[in-house]
Amino acid sequence: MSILDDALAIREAISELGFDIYEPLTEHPEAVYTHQELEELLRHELAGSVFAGPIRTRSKLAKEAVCRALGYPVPASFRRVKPRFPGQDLDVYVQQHDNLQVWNEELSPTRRYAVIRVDDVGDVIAVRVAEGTELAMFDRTGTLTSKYQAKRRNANSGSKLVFDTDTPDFIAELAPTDHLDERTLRGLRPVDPPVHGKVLSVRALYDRLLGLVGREMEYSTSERLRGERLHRLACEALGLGSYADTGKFPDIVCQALEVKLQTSPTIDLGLVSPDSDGPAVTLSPRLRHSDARYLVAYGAHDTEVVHIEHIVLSTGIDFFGEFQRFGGLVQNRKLQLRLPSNFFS
DNA sequence: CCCCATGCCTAGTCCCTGTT
DNA sequence: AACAGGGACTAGGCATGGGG
Repeated sequence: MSILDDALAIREAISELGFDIYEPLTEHPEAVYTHQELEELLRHELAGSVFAGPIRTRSKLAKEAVCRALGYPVPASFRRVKPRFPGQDLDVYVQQHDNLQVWNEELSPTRRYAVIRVDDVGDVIAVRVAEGTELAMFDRTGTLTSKYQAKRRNANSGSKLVFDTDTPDFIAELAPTDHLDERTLRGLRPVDPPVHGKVLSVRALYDRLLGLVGREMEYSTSERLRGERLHRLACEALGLGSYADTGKFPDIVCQALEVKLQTSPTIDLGLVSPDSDGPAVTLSPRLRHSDARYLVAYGAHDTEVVHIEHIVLSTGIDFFGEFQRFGGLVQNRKLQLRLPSNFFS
C-alpha cells in the first residue's frame, strides 16, 4: 500500500462518516491524515488545478478544492476559526511567492500547514504540507509586524480640514504660518527638517492641497509608484521646488506632512498610530507623531489614471475624530516567514 | 540578500431592520 | 420568535520592494 492509497482509504472513511471539516476526530483517530498523506493526496488531487482571482477569492477556491480532495463537503463559507480545518488540524496557504504570513497567532508545532504554490495566472505548480515545527525553522528573528487600520467615519463626505489649528507644541516649536512667500517655499527641500518660521500652518496646507482635487495622475499597478506620484503632486501643490523622498516618516519632512493615497476604504496605518505620543525625531526631539499633519487623498481609478476626488487633512492628534480606528483586535500582528528556495522540492 | 513595512481589497461575521 | 436580506465592519490573504 502506498501513502496515496492509505490517504484515499481515509478519504473514504471521512465520506462514510459524513463529517464536515469542523467535526473533531478525537473519536476517529483513524480518519486523521498524517502529514505525508495530506501532502500526497493534495499533490495528487490539486495537480492541474487553477486558482485564479483576487487573492482572497483564490484562497477560497483553494480551500474548497482541499475540502473535495480530503473527502469533505464544501461549506458555503469558511468560518474564521484557527485552524481553518479544525478536524484535521490543517491550514491552507496559496502563495505565488515566498513570504508566508501567519496572522494573529503563534505557529502551532503540531499543526499541518499546506502551502500551495501557484504561478501568476493561478496554475498550481507545487504543493507542500509542512508541520509547524518545520515552519518554525524559517522564523529567524521572531519579529511580529503589526498594523492599525481605520476608515473614514463618513465615507465620501468630501474634502475636509478636520481642525484648523496646529497643536500647541507644534506652534511653539515651528511657528507655522498662513503665509509663506513662494520663493521661500521653492527653496525648501522635502527631506530637510522643518525650520522655525518656514512651515505652513495646517490651514495653509489645506488651502494649497485642495488644488489636488480633480487632478489626475497616471495609474500604475504598483501602489508604491502611485504613492510616489501623489507625493510629487503634493510637493508641487505646496510650491516646493523639488521632489525627494527618504522613505521615512513623514513623507514631506519640511512641512511635517504625511501623505496617503486611498483607492479603497481601509486605511492601513502601519506601526505607529497617528495619535501616538511617541517622539517624531525627524521633525524635532520635542515633537510627537500626533503633532504631524496627515493628508489622506481619496482617489478612484481605472486602468489608465487615478482621479483625486477629495482630500482630508488632519493633525495626528485629531486624526481619529475624522477616522474610525478599527475596533476588534485594534492592532493586528503577523509573523512573516521566508520560505527557502528548496521548500517545494 | 533577506527582513519586514506597507498597501490593496475580499471573505466572513456581525448587526440592524423588516417580514413571516 | 424565527428568519431573511442587506449593509457595516474588520480580520485576514497575500504581493511588493525598500533598505539595512
